[in-house]
Amino acid sequence: MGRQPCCDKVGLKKGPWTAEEDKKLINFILTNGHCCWRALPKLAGLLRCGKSCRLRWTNYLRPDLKRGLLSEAEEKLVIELHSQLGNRWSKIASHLPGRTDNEIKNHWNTHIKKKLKKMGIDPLTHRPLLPSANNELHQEQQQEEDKVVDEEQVEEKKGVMNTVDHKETDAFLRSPGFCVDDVPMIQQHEMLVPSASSTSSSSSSSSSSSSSSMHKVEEIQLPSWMEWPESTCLYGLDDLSGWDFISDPFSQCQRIALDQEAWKFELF
DNA sequence: AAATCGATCAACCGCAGCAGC
DNA sequence: CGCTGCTGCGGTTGATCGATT
Repeated sequence: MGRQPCCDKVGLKKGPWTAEEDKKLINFILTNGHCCWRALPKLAGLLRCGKSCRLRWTNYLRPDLKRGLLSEAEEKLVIELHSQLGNRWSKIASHLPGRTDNEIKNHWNTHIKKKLKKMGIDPLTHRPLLPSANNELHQEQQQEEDKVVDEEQVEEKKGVMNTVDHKETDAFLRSPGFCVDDVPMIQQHEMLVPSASSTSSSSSSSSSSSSSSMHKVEEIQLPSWMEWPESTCLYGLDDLSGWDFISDPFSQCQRIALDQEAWKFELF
């Protein structure tokens, strides 16, 4: 036996809400609260199903809602939370006061997804997209190709990055994990991070930290639950802050920023 | 000015989880 | 324990609007 529909759909209105309906719903909820969504439309004099009323209230009419686009900080938080929680929009929304799951879901699908793809990141896995994922090369061929790094691109990268250690950078750029579409893959031993005394500093202070305070990433104590990845993805430079951050699995614990100028990392 | 296209986002739908009986 | 009803969640749709041709 199938379940009954949430409401008797005959004679009920669907589609966009009118200002009049909004007014009725707001007035009713502000005076009576929403004890039972199923009964609410009748009591409020609305020809809508309870589900529709609930959605309208939670996604649009609630007085504590923030309107407008997500800020840069909110967007970053959404990306970070998504890497941990996946498509659990309500959980993600609970970390962003005044934002709804629907709003975040929409923003993810229309803005963030594109942004990440542009950066060479798979929005589903938060890992780098394979540069030739769509062609039909055999995996072995692909691996072989990955080893061959375009000399021009290497030179370009070298020009952009004023490295602390050119030998290391060279090794990095030529490493098998290096992804040609601006998504460098680096190994743990290739990372430099500030020593413990400077890890709590803000990103602004980091740029002034000297290279002598840097150390190899393997010296970091990771939480027991966290596994170090085989390779880690750095993704595109943030236009506003000038800082980059590493995706999964670091985001589960701490982000590591890349200062392109000095080619060093900072935990924050 | 009209037609077309793509982006956006409010709203809908179906399902799962939970509580009460 | 199983059934039923309610709520909330996540995926999807479709109306609308602005940009482009």
